[in-house]
Amino acid sequence: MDDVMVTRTRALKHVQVREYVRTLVDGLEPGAPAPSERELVTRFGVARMTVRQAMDALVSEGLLERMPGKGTFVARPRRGVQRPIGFSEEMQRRGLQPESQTLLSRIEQAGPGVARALGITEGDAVLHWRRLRRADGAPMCLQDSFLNEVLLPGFHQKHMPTSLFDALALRGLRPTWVEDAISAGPATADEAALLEVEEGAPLLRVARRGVCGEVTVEVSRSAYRADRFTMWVQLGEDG
Amino acid sequence: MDDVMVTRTRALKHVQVREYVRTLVDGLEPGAPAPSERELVTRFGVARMTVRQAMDALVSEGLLERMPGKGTFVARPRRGVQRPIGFSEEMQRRGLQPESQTLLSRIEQAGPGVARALGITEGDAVLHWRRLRRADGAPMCLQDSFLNEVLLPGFHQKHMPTSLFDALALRGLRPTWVEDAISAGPATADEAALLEVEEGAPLLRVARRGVCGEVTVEVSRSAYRADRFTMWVQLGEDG
DNA sequence: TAGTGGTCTAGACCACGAA
DNA sequence: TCGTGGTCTAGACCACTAA
Repeated sequence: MDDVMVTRTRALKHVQVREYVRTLVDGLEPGAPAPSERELVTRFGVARMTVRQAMDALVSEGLLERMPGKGTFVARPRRGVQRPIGFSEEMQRRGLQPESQTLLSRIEQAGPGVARALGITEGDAVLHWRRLRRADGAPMCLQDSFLNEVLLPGFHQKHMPTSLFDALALRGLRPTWVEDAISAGPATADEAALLEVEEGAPLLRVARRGVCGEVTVEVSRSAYRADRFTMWVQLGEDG
Repeated sequence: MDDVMVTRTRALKHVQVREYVRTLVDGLEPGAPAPSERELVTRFGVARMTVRQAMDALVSEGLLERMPGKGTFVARPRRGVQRPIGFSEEMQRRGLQPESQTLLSRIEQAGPGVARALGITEGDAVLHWRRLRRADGAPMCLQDSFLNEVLLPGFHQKHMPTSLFDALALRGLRPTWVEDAISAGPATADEAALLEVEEGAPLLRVARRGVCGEVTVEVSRSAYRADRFTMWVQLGEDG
């Protein structure tokens, strides 16, 4: 019992140093000097290796930058990796109110394309969820989502308010990595009717595979009204 | 002189250990055990901190995985960050032969949109390069590239065989980070004629800003034939 | 010359996992 | 119980930078 408390509450020294430096440096301009390693050694009464461990963490997370012979300084913020988001968050970022109208929600047998994308066998149970997605009340996107039923028992019983990503997050299955195939094409008659455009109007089509850990959680096909939606992607690191 | 030689050729111990482990582990299945830290200590006759420094590097590059109390093991390969590529490499990856027909290549005064994207002042000199890009001889894309003339003196004199990214790489200005705005829309009459499609046919439009270090090197507007081109993007980390 | 980060040693104790 | 990685010490010498 005591052990647990001690273990849980003991502040590791390198963590203490790390967080001290983090708060010191928070809000400073890039190029501002951080305390030197030996200064931290005397301040915390700790070995230099311990300080280096703390600083290593801050350097590798991109907060600090080492300049041999000169010192350690606040690094300029680096462009990070784009975190995958779903329709709801995408719209909220644009200041639009996402809405969702469920057109279909049922268990189906996976077809060949969906089965391959989900990494399951053709005919396995999948939850197929088709929604007309609006932004500020205007039709924006027609979206078919396919989920591996085995991973999400009872999932389709729940009422989904808006965000599939939020619902997956509650089960610890929010995709951390997605692969999109983006194309363009004319609207079919059905799509045109639902999205309230002319048949043949250009649509932006996105086929997505959403992966969490080692498993593909979601496969979706979305058709966006091209006159209302532009997709933003950032690729690469640093900058 | 001697110092230089010594400095250049001395193999740092942690590097020796790191590379030894890397070759040991190369090609092994994920989950295979790496040598223990104390084993490496005795093998190389170095301190444990030195071994840890070596292993830290391999862990943070995603090659190894530590399991406290168990050991260190080969990590499953993680999905990395997508490196930005240009049209030429994009086509080569698909097994297609990229070709380029320059329609226009001249110095212009930057318009408001291009100036803002390049981070320069309206009216500053930019190199405008308009190309019809083919894959295996078939029209694929109409591309306008705008380059900051100040960054690339004499650049437009050179004959560009195909790849702008390769040419920029030679000057150390290959974009390491890009931002794309992807939309769809109907082909104008001019676009239709060049791309050999009907007027109004759906095109996939990509507005790109290519950044290297702290500067925006390139801004481009591309219009792809939607019947021939699908764009692939991967977002997020790990998997 | 003094201060900085980079590297390295030869130990130590701890919590955890497997046998 | 024994081996593992996690943490930590109290020093050391080096190359580099700036005054």
